[in-house]
Amino acid sequence: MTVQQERTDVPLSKDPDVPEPTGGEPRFKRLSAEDRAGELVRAGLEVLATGGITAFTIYNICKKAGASRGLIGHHFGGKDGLLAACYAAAYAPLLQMLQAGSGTLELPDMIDELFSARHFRRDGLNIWLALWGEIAVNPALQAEHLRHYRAYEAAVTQSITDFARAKGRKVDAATLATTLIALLDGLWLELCIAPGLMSLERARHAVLSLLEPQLGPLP
Amino acid sequence: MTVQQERTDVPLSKDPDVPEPTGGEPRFKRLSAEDRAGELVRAGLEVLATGGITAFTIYNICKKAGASRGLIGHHFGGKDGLLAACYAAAYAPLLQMLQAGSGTLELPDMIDELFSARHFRRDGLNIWLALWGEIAVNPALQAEHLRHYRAYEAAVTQSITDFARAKGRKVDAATLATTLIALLDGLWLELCIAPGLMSLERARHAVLSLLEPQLGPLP
DNA sequence: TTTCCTGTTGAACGGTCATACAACAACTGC
DNA sequence: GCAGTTGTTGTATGACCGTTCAACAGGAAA
Repeated sequence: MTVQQERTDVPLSKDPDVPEPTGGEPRFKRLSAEDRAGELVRAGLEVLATGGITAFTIYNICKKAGASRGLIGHHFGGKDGLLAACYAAAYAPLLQMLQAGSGTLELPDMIDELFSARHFRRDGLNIWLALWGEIAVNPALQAEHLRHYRAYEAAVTQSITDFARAKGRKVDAATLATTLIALLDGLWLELCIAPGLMSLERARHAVLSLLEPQLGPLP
Repeated sequence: MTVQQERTDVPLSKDPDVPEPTGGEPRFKRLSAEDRAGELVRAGLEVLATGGITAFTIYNICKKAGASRGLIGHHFGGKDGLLAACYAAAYAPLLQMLQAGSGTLELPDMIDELFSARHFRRDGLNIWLALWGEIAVNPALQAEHLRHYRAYEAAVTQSITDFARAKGRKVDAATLATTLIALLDGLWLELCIAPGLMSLERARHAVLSLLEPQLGPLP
């Protein structure tokens, strides 16, 4: 498999005749531990979106973050630590959106938000594809996933429950939530691996065709 | 899970004092090109199911296949060639099932088959997770995927069209097929990354809750 | 048996991988 | 300014990676 890798690798001048290249230019920017960790996570997610899990290497990530290769070990203890942090960072926007404000998100608003251009984007969703493949075979990551997944499912179930009650409908909200989540995942998948055949509008229509027979028209 | 193939691994004696270890024991089994290729694909799929795409290495696959590391290059031109072959091999049973017999599969039979223990199994589905992550970022594999996906979608659409006509229902079969496929993928995904929360029965129920409002009761 | 075709081997090679770590330097508080 | 803290660097290391290829050997045909 050909993974071409432009090694830039500007070699530090080892020649004692030229100890310092130029004047006072600082050689690197010093960040707080928090900021640097954030930068590395951001770079890690970018790498996952671009090249999948096989491109998730210390070399690629540090190059993208413009940092030295030792930093991942220093801030996350190793590659696995960074991957876990990237996973949490990928889940955060979804959970944050679902628990927006103080209480539960209204179901129609939730649908709108899920199919906003902010969430339904290929580059962002590629990250999930890369992570799913790893979760399936990595028990530690799977355990971490389950924690987040339960929160996700609970929030969706709550939105469905509230909506059904307001409309006077009786549904099995938990089952419907599971089904909705599965459908969403499948639609995201199609957008990523068969782009051109899936679109935001088609996906939204698919979701409504699942929900409306059980919940009535969604505004 | 298939029984691991114990490598006999009789190390070649490098000592010139002992040129031949024993009698006529052949050092390796000679297979036809076709058979050997099949063995390598089988081993490749097993590796994907067990360790995901990151475990899909020449070393792992040849060890699992009980073959020498040079064989993948010889039979497939390289790792990419084997991956493409594994992808085709993973899709084959699905397409074969959908085109069983001469014509189209009846929709209820298709559902039954999809949720048979033969297809709805975690180890087999892990292979898809590993492949999806790669398809999303590998244009060559994505093109190959689109060819198979169209055949898959066409077969499902045909089954839905036939069923709807027989029941005198009017549906957008193509859209429903896309939605059904997405839901199936999502259900498979949940089985792989959140096992214990998903089961064959729950998945089957989810699919029926999508189809029956539009197609009437499925026997 | 001998010949020959071809599937098979495994060492060699150049490269990338994750990690450890000692030296270094940017900033902070003094 | 000056020291101390601590984030940062890059080399070293050993393991693993994919690919190549010359030599080898199984097995069928002559």
